[in-house]
Amino acid sequence: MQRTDFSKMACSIARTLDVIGEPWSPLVLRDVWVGLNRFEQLQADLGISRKVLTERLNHLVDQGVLERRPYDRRPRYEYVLTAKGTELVDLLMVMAGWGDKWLAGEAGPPVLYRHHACGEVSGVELRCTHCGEPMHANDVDPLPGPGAAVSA
Amino acid sequence: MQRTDFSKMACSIARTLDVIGEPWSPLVLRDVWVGLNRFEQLQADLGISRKVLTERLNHLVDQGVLERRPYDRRPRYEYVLTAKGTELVDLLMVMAGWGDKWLAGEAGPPVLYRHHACGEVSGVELRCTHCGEPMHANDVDPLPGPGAAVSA
DNA sequence: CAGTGTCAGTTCCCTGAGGGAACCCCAATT
DNA sequence: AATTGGGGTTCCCTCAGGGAACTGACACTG
Repeated sequence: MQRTDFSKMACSIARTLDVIGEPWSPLVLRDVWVGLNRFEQLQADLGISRKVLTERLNHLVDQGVLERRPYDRRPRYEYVLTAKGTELVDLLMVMAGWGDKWLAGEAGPPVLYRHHACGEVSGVELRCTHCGEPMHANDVDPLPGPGAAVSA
Repeated sequence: MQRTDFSKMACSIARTLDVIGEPWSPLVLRDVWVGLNRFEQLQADLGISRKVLTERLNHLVDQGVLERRPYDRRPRYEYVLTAKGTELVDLLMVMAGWGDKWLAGEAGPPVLYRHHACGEVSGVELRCTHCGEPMHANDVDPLPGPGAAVSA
């Protein structure tokens, strides 16, 4: 956990950060997503401290984002995405899209994504679940919801 | 910057984390988005250390995500989203959506978003920019792109 | 025009998380 | 019995975050 605990805030962004907001966590998730499922693989690929990797994996398992399961009769384990974790990958795809657009520079995107449905290399776009039109920062008004803190 | 510099990695997720991956940064962005533009407002709303808030704001300005501009003849400044920063809000909306679904619990979402186009309270969904079909974790294959590191 | 207030930071010290390297445990292999 | 290899622990050290006090620039007040 970071120095300040975000999980109690009445904000889904803060709460989500409490799950994957710690340093390295999104990169661990990315690696697991693309098939690096084991401790040694993750450590080697990321260059992360083994101590921190242990902490992150435990936290992600505790949060139900990853599942830890044995793959051998020896004490060997691999980490796989749960349904909850798989939906977090949406976040990674949006991050990748933003980074591709604003940070990739001359060299172009380091990774491309081929969409199964159409077979094309493409990216993601945000649309309203209700009407299907694009939905971005300036297309919405935030309103207090049922879980909002009732302040005095 | 975090202990480890992610900006050199050949990964748009890592590079994006280098911009907004530090603790508090996404919450600062959220606040600026909803209209808390000044230092004192941000500090009071988040309860963040003033020192860290200063660091985060400077970093976000350096990265071109926020713009710092005077709003008085006195030395008073406010922070507003640039185009680059406004597109980052997509990320926040996806985070909020995930948090609403998986972490909000009985109380329900703390914040709702009304979509201007249809007038409904709704959420975001990821779709392929090419074909318009849904695009999630298991709908894509990652491929090396032009900016990929050429490893031996 | 001294005194007060406000905003926007700075500076200080203290704690605790991250980095890095060495070490440990267990089971299978030789 | 010794070796290997995955999956962690343990250790120490440094540096980032928390918290509170302090500063500086300008405007307003009596």
